[in-house]
Amino acid sequence: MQSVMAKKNVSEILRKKGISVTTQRIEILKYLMQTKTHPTVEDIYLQIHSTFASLSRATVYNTVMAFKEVGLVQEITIEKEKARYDGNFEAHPHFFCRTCQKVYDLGAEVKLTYPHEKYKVESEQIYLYGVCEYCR
Amino acid sequence: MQSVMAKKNVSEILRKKGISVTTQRIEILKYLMQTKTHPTVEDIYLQIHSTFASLSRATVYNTVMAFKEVGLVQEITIEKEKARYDGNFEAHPHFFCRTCQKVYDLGAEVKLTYPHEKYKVESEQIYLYGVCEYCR
DNA sequence: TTAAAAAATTGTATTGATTTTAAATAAATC
DNA sequence: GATTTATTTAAAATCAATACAATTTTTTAA
Repeated sequence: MQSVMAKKNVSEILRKKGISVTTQRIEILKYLMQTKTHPTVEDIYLQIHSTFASLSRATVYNTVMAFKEVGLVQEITIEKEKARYDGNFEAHPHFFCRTCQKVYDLGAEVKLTYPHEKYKVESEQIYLYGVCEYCR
Repeated sequence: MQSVMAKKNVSEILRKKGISVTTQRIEILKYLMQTKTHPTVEDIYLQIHSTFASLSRATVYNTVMAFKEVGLVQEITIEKEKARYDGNFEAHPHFFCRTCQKVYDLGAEVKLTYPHEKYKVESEQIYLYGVCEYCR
């Protein structure tokens, strides 16, 4: 059992989503699926660029945009400075620690109910702000 | 009974919050308290600049930041492109229409519950995305 | 396969929101 | 009212994000 997803499986995911399969996309998706740090574009770029020197930032921007459009990642705008990307596309709340600036996943214990007819809701984002357990 | 808040009342609010009272701050707070459009810094600047020509964008940035720190406005990061500001500081959900790009207030029909001990939650933002009743 | 067509990648230039700076002005304090 | 402190201003700088055009890679279809 291996913790990182095989290249073949990741390619298959891209193919099923109907977008072209490229080395860059495979590397970025592998990274996003395996990390829980909610990386920014710069984080993704620095990480993958370290072993894949030809990667450009523009590609990371294009790629996360493409992934977002086909539902492979969700964009987290919990901070106004820069967007973060979460490889877990299932709706779940996030917590931002104002001390360490980290973003944590929260689970099903946070519940949102909205019996709404006026608006057609397609997606949701729940952001909580405060201090995490390690920074208290 | 007047719909716009008197200068005197607005000054009093600033004084109570412990921040200096300036004409710029009075005008910006009056505008934020009376509008429901969730304006960006540019929106605020254009609106107030039209009758108060010396106002600069930097002041609007400084002011919304100061207001945020003392709890007079909340910052809405429902879009990654730019922050919006809401003069209603009470926690309430927002809806973003991907067609008209407007931000709507939602009320108590959206409920969030989080029995959390690990994190000290100080504030929350709930963002829903989709299509509003007028754009359907 | 292979060649043509379509799409993605790259580095650079550009945009646009926000921050910084330093001088001028206004507000708060004594 | 004079002095101290904070705010405002316009300009310059920063930084995330987008646009662009040339090149390379992937996909398509024979």
